Amino acid sequence: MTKDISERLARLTPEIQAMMGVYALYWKLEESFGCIDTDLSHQECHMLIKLDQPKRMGVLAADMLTVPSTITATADALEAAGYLTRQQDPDDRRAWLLVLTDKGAEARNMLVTTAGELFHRASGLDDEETAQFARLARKIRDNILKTGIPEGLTK
Amino acid sequence: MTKDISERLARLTPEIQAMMGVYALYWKLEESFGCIDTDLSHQECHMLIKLDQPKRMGVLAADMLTVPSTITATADALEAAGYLTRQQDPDDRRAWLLVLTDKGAEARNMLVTTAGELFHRASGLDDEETAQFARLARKIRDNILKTGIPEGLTK
DNA sequence: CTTGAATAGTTCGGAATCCGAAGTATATCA
DNA sequence: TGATATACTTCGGATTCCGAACTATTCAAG
Repeated sequence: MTKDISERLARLTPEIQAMMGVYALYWKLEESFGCIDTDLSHQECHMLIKLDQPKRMGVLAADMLTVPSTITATADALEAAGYLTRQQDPDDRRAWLLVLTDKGAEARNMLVTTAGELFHRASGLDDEETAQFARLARKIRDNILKTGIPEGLTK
Repeated sequence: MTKDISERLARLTPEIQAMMGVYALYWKLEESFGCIDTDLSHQECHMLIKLDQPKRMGVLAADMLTVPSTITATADALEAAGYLTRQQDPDDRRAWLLVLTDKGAEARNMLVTTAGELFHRASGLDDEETAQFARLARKIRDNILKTGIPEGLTK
């Protein structure tokens, strides 16, 4: 049965095959995420992973392809749980920098490591294929962030 | 600034780079989907695209990595809007086959074509890279569908 | 310096989505 | 014949997410 699906898929355009793979991987990864860290929601995990260094909330919103109001809610939750703090940006008192606490940095390390394993298991790719996929994925992401956000916000 | 992001990303593991690319692409595609077809929700689009031929709802659920109750709601909406009909599976009277109407098939063709263009624009990949990405994506999807659904349902 | 417009983030209300548990009908097996 | 498993549905609730209106600050023009 899986073979049937695969064969039918092979008749579709490369773009659609790519999309279906992306959707399957996204859904699978989201499902896997739900199984590891009890007290963090998915968005909270995503935000932690993105916070490799202090970032302004607007930058983070652009980075996560979402709107500021969504960032606020997630940052509130992470701050309340002690994973990060808000610090005023010295360059612009309207803006806040989100800075990981020690607890936050530790959680982020765990997440990055675990997420890597999840990807490995979910994708089933070997190291060479993973590297190849990563190269293309990086290129895609660069393109999206560059051309990305449709109205305004582009800065 | 985009360059900074890209450079930091390059220091991450290939797996995380791959994940971030997948997430960015998924979010971007979802956003793009919202701009094309006014009277179809995202899930309805996904389901139409999957219905390249009549399928049982359970098969469709596995195919979309979700649970049957979610399929019911989406199928209800598509049926009410005249895109598909439910037909009893002659082999098993408990099961329903979802069959596209002419309107549904037409909508599906439009969607598949448009989605291809969306992928092309969002990813920014050329034909060769797209083919390469599609090959890996197909492999990933096969792996997920094979090992995929965690408890039961695996059949 | 003052005023007006733009920007950073917040609040709030509502829409959409999706899952899990319980229920109905049918199939399968002992 | 009866017990168990399967296919789908219904329903209730939790989560997520966006857009509009709002506050505080910055920036530009005069």
